[in-house]
Amino acid sequence: MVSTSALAETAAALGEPARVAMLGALMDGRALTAGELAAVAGVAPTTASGHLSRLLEAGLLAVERQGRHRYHRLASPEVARVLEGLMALSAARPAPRRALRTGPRDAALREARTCYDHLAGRLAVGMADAMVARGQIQLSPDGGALTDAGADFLQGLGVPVPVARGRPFCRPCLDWSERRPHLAGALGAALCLRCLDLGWMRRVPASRALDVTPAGRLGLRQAFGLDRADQSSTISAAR
Amino acid sequence: MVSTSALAETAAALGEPARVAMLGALMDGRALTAGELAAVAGVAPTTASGHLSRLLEAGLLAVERQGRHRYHRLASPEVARVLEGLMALSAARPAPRRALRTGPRDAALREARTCYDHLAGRLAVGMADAMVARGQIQLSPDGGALTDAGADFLQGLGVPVPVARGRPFCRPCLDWSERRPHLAGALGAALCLRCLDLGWMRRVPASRALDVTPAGRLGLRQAFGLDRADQSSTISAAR
DNA sequence: GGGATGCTTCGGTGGCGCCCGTAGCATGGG
DNA sequence: CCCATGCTACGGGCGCCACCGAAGCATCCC
Repeated sequence: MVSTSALAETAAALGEPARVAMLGALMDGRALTAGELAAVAGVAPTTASGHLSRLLEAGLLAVERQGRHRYHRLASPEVARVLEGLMALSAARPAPRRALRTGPRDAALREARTCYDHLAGRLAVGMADAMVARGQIQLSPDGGALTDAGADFLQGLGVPVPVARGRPFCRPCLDWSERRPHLAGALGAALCLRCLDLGWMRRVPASRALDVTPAGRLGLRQAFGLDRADQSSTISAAR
Repeated sequence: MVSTSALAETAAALGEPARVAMLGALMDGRALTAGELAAVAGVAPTTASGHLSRLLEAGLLAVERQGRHRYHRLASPEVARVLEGLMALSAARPAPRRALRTGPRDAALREARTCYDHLAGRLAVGMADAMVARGQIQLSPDGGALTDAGADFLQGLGVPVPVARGRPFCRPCLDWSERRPHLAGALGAALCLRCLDLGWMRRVPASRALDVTPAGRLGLRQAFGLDRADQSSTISAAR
C-alpha cells in the first residue's frame, strides 16, 4: 500500500503547532511573507524557513517570489477544506482539562471570521440559519441547495449567483466554534465577497477575524433579521 | 488561539505510518481487535497498544469491549472524511521519485474498494460518470443532487433512496486513485449496501478491496453500461 | 558602491517519541 | 484451579526533528 505512508507524511507536516499557526494565518486565502509567518508562529525566521520548506515539500503551500519577498499561500482550496475538517475533529474532543481560557482575540474569531473564502463564526451560522428557516437554502451534512426563493433573495442583495454546470454550488461547512453548519462553496464565497464590497464588514489585519461595521449591523438586520446579541468581546472566561 | 494546537495534536496523531495503516484498515467501517490492527500495521502488539491509546485520546477511534477483545472502529464518519481528504491531498503531490512499484494488492484496490460506507475506485468513478452522463445525478466540487430520472433509476435497482429533510443527500468524494469524483453521502452508502446485498461484489477479508462477482459484472453492464475493461490484477509496473 | 533588509543554509543542542522485550492484569476454556 | 489468550504498563535504546545563532546569498534603497 503506497498511499498510507504518503498520508502520514502529509499529516506529519500538519502535526506541529508552529506550522499549523502559519497555515491558520493563511486560511483567509491571502499570501504572507516568510517573515510575517515567522511572527505569527512565534519562532525565529530561521526556524520558520525550515517549516515553510517542509510545508512546501508536502504540497500544502504554494510560493511566489516578488522582489526580495517570498509570498506563501495555501496550495489549493482543498488544503483549506482539510484544515477545516481537522479543526472540527479537534474541537469535537471532550474539553481537555479545565476549559482553557478564552482571550478577547478568540471571542472576536468566534463572532465573525473568514474560513478561507467564506464567512464563519456565530454570525455566519446565524445567516445560514435564517436562510434555511425562510426556505432559501437547504443544508444537510451531505450537501446544500439553493431554492428559487433563495436565488431571488441573493439577487436582491446584489450577490452574483455563481453559475455551475449543474445546480449545486452550495456546500455546508461545519463551523468549529459553533459546531453547526454555515454556508461554504462557491455560493458562500460570493456572499462573503459581497458583504466585504458592501462595507458590512472589514478584515482585521493579521487575523482571520472580521469587524462588523455599523452599516453592516443595519444591513444584516434588514436582510437576515439578525439582532446581533452583541456580547462585548472583552469577556474573558474566568479560571 | 486555542484551536491551532489542538489541530496540531490531532494531525500529529495521524503523522505516523503505523497509525495510518491502522486507520486505513478501519476505513471500511468495521471494528477490528488490537491484535488484528497490530498485524495490519506490522508492529508488535505492545507497540500497537500505544498507538491505539494515542488515537483514542485524539478522539479518532472508539472502542468497545467484548469479552477479552477490544474492538476498535473509527470514532465517526467525519474521521473517514478527513482521511479521504488527506489521501487526496497526498496523492496530489507530484510523483515522489521514480514511480513506486505497484503491487497486485494496490491494483485490486484501485479497481474497486469501499471508502468508509460507499464505493470507490475505478468502478465507482465509472458508475458516477454513467449516472452523470444520463442526467441522473449532478456533481460539482461543492455538492451533488439527484434528479427525478435518477430517483427512478435507483428505485429500479432496489436502492432505498434516503429521505433527507431537504433534497441533498448526495455528496461527491474525490477518489484518491482516480483523482475524479465518485458518489458518497447517504446516497452513496445506500448504493454500496445494495450492491453488496445483490451479491454484485463481496468484501475481500482484511482489506478494503471489493471482489466483483460474475453476477455483478452482468448487473453493472446492464444497469450502468460498464464494460469493465478488465485489466488483470497481476500487472506490476516495471521499474 | 555601500548598507540595509529578507531569507536561507549550516552546525550544534536538547527533547520527544517510535520501537521492542519483559512483566503484569483481565478474561475465558479445560 | 491452572493454563492460554488478549491486551496493557514499564524501562531502555535510538533516531528524528524543533529550535536557535552565526554566516552567506539575493534584492532593493540611497
